[in-house]
Amino acid sequence: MNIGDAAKATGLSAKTIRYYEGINLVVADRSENGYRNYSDAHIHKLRFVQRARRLGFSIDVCRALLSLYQDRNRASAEVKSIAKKHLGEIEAKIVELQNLQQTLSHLIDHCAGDDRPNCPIMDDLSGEFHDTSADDRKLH
Amino acid sequence: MNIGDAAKATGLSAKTIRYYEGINLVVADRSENGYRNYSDAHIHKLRFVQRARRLGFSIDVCRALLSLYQDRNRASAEVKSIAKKHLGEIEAKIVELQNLQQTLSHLIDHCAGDDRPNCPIMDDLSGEFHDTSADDRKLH
DNA sequence: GCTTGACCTTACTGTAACTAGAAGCTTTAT
DNA sequence: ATAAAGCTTCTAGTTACAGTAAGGTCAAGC
Repeated sequence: MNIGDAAKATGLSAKTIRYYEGINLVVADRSENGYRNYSDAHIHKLRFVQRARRLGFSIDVCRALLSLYQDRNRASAEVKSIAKKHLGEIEAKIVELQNLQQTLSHLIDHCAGDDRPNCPIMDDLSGEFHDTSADDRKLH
Repeated sequence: MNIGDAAKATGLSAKTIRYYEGINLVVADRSENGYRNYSDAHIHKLRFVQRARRLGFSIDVCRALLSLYQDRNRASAEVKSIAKKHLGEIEAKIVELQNLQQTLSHLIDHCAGDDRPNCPIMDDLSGEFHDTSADDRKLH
């Protein structure tokens, strides 16, 4: 199986597969003409990596998972621990983004969005706070 | 004001401030000895960028925001549109991460996490599905 | 005058995970 | 025979910096 077919079989691009070989993640055999040659076992590994990457695991973690995958004596506790750590990072990222979301949508809500220059978003960025968080109070 | 003081005044590192100058984002004056020299206006710009970056805007978008900031005739609609686009991207990322979170925590929940090799997380990555989504049904 | 230490300069490298492009083989199809 | 498709390696670009090296500048203390 040449790299093009491997790409089709795994959903990865040929470029990506070459890159994975470059970093010693999944190394193919070579045919006589120098072309990379992929066996079913290679394809299996590549698909494994593709799924792990889709779940957001870093390449380094994929490397560890791949080696656990090939370890008949692995403890599922080890896999679970890696996954849990990754889940924690994802959850932290979600919280971080949700904070940004709140701040941004608040600012957006209070921007007229017309042709005048006055803009609470700019005020916030420039450090002039107009305190829109209590804009329901009575002024004047 | 030298770069060290500018760093303290803005919360950015000197490295970052030099980088911003390198990409023509905020360019300082120079003293006779060749040191960068920051005025209040420079500090203000740097703080503007710092706040925008903290809100997750890319450097390129910061550049656009900075130029809008200095445009007395800007329309707040333009700022709002940039912010809205960014908010959309953040929200998309949140959804993506929440999907990962669901998948991962589901897999983690179904992994014994002991010293045996059997592991639904590995099964999922390798493409062997054991369908834990309906694991409350009676088997056997 | 000399040294020390803090601060500044430029320039180069490394990060993550690829993607794009160039120049040149090999294979396949016409 | 030739063109198209597919393969090879190599280099550079992406984002937003951080780390390090080698060296210039400045104020204080002896």
